[in-house]
Amino acid sequence: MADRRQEILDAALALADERGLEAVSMRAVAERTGVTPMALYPQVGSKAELLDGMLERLLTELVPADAALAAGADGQDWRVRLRALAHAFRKLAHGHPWAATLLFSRPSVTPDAARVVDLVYTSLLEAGVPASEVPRVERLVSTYMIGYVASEVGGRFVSGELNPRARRGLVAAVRAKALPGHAALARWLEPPVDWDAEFEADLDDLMRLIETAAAQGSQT
Amino acid sequence: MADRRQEILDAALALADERGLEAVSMRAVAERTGVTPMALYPQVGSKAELLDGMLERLLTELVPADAALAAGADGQDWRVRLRALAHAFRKLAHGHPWAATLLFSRPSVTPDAARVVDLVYTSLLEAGVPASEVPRVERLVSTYMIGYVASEVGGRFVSGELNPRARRGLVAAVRAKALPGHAALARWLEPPVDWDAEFEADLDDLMRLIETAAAQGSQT
DNA sequence: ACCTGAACACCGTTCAAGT
DNA sequence: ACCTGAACACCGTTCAAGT
Repeated sequence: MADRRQEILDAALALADERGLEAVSMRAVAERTGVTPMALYPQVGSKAELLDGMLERLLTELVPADAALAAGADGQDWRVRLRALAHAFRKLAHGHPWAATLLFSRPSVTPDAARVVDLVYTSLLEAGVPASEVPRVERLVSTYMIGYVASEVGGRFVSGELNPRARRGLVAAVRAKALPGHAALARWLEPPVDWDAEFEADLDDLMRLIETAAAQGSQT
Repeated sequence: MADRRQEILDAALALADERGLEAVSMRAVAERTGVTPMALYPQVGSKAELLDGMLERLLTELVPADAALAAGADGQDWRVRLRALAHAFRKLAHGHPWAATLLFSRPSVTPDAARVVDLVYTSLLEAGVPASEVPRVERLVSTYMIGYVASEVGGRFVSGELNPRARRGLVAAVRAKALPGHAALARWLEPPVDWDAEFEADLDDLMRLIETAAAQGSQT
């Protein structure tokens, strides 16, 4: 019966997944839990803490996946572990689009978040990144990763179809030579972007960034 | 008098800067403009479009700064232009903390946003990044940059003071060897982080990433 | 201890009515 | 064309009251 709180979080998660974050109101969560809105407060404190709880709960889904990775880590290269974690995180975010932007407002300091961060730490250490640089590089990599999926699910990355007004504006600006970069790249700015391939290519670049950080460190 | 819309956006901007994004309600904006809430609708369409308008307007503040940079670009290295843009953007975001997360939900396709993107395009081309790779690398860099400032103003990056419960949990996990990475890095995880210096170091890494992307391209 | 009902001070938006 | 007033269907949260 101490799991009243879990029931509430389950209801909130389900609501967010089904109808988006803005459908998660105290009133709606309460109704789904079969209780009065006010009955939520002793359990979750406030709406802000409810959102924290949802995030915390979601991150537990990410941990089993990479716990397995860590277990098989004896022979595993740090590269494959980091890539697997990146893909697991992106997949999780696609399944719960409400979570991505929320991640920018909370330090990753819950037990499960720390476990994920720890996995990145050990990978970076294995890669040879100097210990003094590891926390920064971890933040760099995870900032990129959260930002990428936030862009995908949030609407910053849209494949192709701009609204006609925006498209005409861009075309006009290019014609007027106000945008020389766009003009030079016209051939490569054709709409459909393969976001899976882009994520992969970005990971390649980040792996190289990590290797360079490792080399910089050992040379001093 | 066609500037009714601008008056409304001014009021919304001022409200967001002074009391945060959640203080920007149609009712509050209307009151500040000296008009009925319903009078806003013909001008801005809806609340979502009001937020779009605010963002669009904010980006015009970024453009003059780098227009100057582009003008002095004859002798300027792409590195100094990119760094200056990064700093201008970070400073702008610190002055308007409500804007950062909003950026993840809109394609950068307004005239002023395109001008900023164009500056990055020309810098990357000058750096020697293959044209086919430039749009992707631009998105990688700007995703990192928006993510960094969103983390700063949103609360993901907090210097030091965790709440006691969280801190105890972390310490316990480290003791229990559940977090080997944290344990190995203990010395480097002491609280006060210099976020200015971290941003600088990240920019160094990204410059190297760009140089590597340029070298990869020319070698094939 | 845990829950309820009513209330307070808000939201965004529709719609008919005024000028 | 532009604005208003009233209304609808919501919010998060406080507080006194019930068991």
